[in-house]
Amino acid sequence: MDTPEKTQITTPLSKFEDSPVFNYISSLSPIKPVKSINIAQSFHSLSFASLPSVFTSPHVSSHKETRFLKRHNYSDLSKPEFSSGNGNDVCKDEEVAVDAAQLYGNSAELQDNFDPGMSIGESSAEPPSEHLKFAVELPQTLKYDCGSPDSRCATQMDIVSESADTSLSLVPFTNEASQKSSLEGQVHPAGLYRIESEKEATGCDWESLISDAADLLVFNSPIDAEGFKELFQKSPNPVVGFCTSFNEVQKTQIVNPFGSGEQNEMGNPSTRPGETIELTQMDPTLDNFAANEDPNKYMISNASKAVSNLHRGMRRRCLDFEKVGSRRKSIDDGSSSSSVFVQSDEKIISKNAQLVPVKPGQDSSRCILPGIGLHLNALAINSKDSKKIKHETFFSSITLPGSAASFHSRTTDRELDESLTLVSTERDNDPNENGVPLVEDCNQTSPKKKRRRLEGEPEACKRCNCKKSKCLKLYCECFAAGVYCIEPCACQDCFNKPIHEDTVLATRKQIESRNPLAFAPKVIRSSESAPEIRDESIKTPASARHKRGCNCKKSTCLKKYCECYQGGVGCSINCRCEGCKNVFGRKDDFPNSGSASMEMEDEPEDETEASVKNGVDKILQKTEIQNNDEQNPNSALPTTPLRFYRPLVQFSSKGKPPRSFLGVGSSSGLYTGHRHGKPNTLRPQSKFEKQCQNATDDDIPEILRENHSPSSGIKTSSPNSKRVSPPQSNWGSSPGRRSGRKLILQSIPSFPSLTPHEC
DNA sequence: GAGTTTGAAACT
DNA sequence: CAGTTTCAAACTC
Repeated sequence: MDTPEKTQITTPLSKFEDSPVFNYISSLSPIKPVKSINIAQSFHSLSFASLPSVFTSPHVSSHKETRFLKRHNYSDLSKPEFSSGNGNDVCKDEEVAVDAAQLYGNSAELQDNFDPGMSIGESSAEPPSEHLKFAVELPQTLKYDCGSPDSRCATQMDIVSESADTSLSLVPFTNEASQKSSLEGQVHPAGLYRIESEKEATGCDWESLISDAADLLVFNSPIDAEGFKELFQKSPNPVVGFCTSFNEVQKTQIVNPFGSGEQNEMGNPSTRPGETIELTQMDPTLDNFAANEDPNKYMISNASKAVSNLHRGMRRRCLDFEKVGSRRKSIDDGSSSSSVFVQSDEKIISKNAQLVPVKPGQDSSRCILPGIGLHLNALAINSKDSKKIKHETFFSSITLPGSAASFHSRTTDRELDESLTLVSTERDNDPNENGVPLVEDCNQTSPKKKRRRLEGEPEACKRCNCKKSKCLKLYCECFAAGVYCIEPCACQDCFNKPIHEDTVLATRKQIESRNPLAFAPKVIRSSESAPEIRDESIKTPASARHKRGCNCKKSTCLKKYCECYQGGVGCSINCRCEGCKNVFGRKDDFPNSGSASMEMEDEPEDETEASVKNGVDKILQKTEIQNNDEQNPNSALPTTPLRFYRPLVQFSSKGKPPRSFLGVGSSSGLYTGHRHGKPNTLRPQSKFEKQCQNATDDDIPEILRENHSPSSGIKTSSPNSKRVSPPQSNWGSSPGRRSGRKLILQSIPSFPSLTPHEC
């Protein structure tokens, strides 16, 4: 119900019970919530447990979401009931009221208490679909419910996802609400971002509120909280007093802070109560609620006032509403899509298909769908810098009506927690790379921009121009990056979209079967590599190398045709390039690349390096960013379904990996193809290396491990086979090396994972 | 913006 | 595994 869907879902119920708020509520009510304990718990969990979850992305898990949605609906129903004034009836019966408050989920009681005429009662009793009705009937309440930062998005999302019918019904209301409330509602696209950002911002509030048992209610303003407290204090029996007061308030106005407080206590903090609370908070007249005869009007007026006066609460609402209403579909799609990827639930997929427009013609739609959960673009943006993301989202929201904004925002929320910190720091380094540009990039449709992106920007926002591959081959950058194609892509007959998730996944699997590392980052580098690069001025640390190496013949590894150069890394033994002049490091220079030296064609070199240095620095920076992205899959990369986020692996040891170290790694042939045939005379794996490997096997990602075969360890003088060797024996068996390479590998985002993923 | 170049990916 | 083809990005004009 409440926004904190994810958190709620994730957080154990026990936590709620343990929470001071819960205890407090329990103590307050003489009546023990025996009836629907389960429901009550669910609510509690939803309301409180999730505080942290607020930040979490809605995508958390489709299953959970679905469950949550159901619960959520109940809570919503209950909330509306309260707000709608049914609560009055409920309040009449104190016990009932209490139960109802506690047990929003218990529809039976609610029905009894509620006026039969009221749709609310029915809705409450009825399944989610009916809830929808309820929502329709109680648009206002819904709106306000959205008010809670967490609950808003989540509830809306949930509602929408649960039943299209309901969502449809809801939409108009939301729209109305938004319209009535203020222009801000219109802002939505941006609003989504804001919402999330606000969530974060509010998150603090929530946390503080939650933490403060005394302030059981989620009142943002201390005044409200105090008033609420007073209500409790008034009656010897806090519960009763609360109910009575609540009744009054409800009669006067649904917005009643108290109700919100109750809900909070009950465990539905964020949902309706939260909204109402915000309004009240926003509106100085809150105290006057009772005076208001027409609750609805009052609410509306308050809302408008709040909007004008207090943008925050309104904004959220508006945003939420807009999301719900105008964007409901998109949201659903997005949510579903995300869930789809995560769970790869067929049902969800079907939903997505329905929801998502097949053809990306619509910018917003496209972005939204893919973006929501899966796409790197979104992820990348998000991951880059939470702050930046926020700003961007906000900004984008303002400037960009596109759904993309909303989409991004969601992604950001989800991943912020996980990846933001790491990524943000790295990306911050490069101003150009920062999120703002990224956002723009995403919006950008022209190929030019795309190029720009490729040049400097991280891969997060890939744009392809595929015409024949249907974006289902590695030719497609988007597909190769594990992200869905988005609007900016100029691809034709694109199948790399959430709608075609099944196809995408199947294709991926197929490709992976051929080459397990196909979706692994091409450039592997250690976190520390960047500094090294700078130190050396040009050459990249040995630790950072292209996994397979390049095969350049004419570009001399000085153009982006060269993947090594493009990745900002030096060529390595793995490279079969001819006339390598890679400014980031020539194959010859590669440490421990005795074979390399043998192989290499030597080149003159210094001149190139010197000449290029200046330009290189920028490239290096960019590359660093990219590499970082790659390293931190969590942060930016993976969007497609298969991808899962690996925990970022960083070198425990700060020390740069020694070049020799690198050399070892490189030679090891992690990337080397299967070609075992040519043993590298120079570099057979030393026992030492093997030992190292064994020591670090644990750290190495499975994918890498797979590739890593003992045989592979030897880098052949022959050019690297492009095709990565299929997974071979496990690392354990094979000798491992503890080289930085290993670490690097870990950092590499695993691709194919079944877990969910990000535009 | 169109055409060329390039090298990876895919295919045989 | 090598050779060839396909493909799309990178590049040039």
